[in-house]
Amino acid sequence: MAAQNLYEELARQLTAVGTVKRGLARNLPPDCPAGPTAVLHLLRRHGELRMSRLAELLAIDMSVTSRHVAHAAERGWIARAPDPLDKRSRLLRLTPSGERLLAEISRRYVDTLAAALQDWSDEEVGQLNSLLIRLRADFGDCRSRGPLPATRTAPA
Amino acid sequence: MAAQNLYEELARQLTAVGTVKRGLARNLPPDCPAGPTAVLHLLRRHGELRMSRLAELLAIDMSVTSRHVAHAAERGWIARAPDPLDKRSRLLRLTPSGERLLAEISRRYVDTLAAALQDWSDEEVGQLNSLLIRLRADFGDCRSRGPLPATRTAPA
DNA sequence: TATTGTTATACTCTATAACTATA
DNA sequence: TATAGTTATAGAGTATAACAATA
Repeated sequence: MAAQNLYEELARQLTAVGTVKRGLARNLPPDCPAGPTAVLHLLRRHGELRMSRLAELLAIDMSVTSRHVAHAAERGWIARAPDPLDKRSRLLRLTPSGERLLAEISRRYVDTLAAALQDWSDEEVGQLNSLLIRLRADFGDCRSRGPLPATRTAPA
Repeated sequence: MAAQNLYEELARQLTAVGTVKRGLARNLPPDCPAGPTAVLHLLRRHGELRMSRLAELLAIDMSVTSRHVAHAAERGWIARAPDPLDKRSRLLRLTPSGERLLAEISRRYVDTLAAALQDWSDEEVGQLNSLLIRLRADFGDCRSRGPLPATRTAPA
């Protein structure tokens, strides 16, 4: 349990990360904004997925996920095959065209970050990754457990 | 200079931070969205500011800053005094009402983060803060120096 | 009746461009 | 002429609610 000013600073820094995200997004192909890009990224990492699982991994509402997927599918980057186990669902996967696009996007991401973070060691980048992963995990747990479970700070 | 997969992971994690930001924003007063909140936060930290300097600190366009400031000023959280040195500018500062609102918002931020990050030590939160600050600084430097300055990776 | 996914609507954040007032 | 700031417009991301098809 950290000091109050550390939390305030963290809240500020988290909102300020948007600057970096916008900087990265500026390098994306004009046809493929950040939302659909994240979809491609997760399909490469996890293989075939259903909408509901993809939305869960993105941590955004399925309605939003549906639009990102539609955007990518209209351009041939994603294929939607019928799910033999449930006719309501479709199984999403990257097409070769989608794989090529994602490779190009990854290359641009890496170039941009490599240029910006010249002075960072592997260990430092890995440390930031680990902390961000843990942040998301703990924050997600907190939300799924409900607001303010009052575990230690006795409310009265 | 870190390995490629570390950069790809960082890009993914940065886009995914939005989940946490949205979680924090859900606890804001309905009248005060995240944009104006950041304005209040920076005015408390830096004291009296001009629009241009505030936009610089927020790292967003002045037109956007202007709208956030107008939102806060309309509700009495910010006062805009004429700048004696330049009649085009106004000096922005928190009002007592704005200070009270920000104190309440900070309290909610801290409560939420304290609940989510129960297992984090002071040092770990501080480490994440430091890395995020450094990330923004290096990324901003990179952008202000122009794209791909080619300092070490000789292009040909 | 419950669940998967889509679509319609609305809100927030941001950038670009046009504009006003002052330097 | 250049700069500080405002406003209009447009684009991206998200959430909620209503809906269709299937379990």
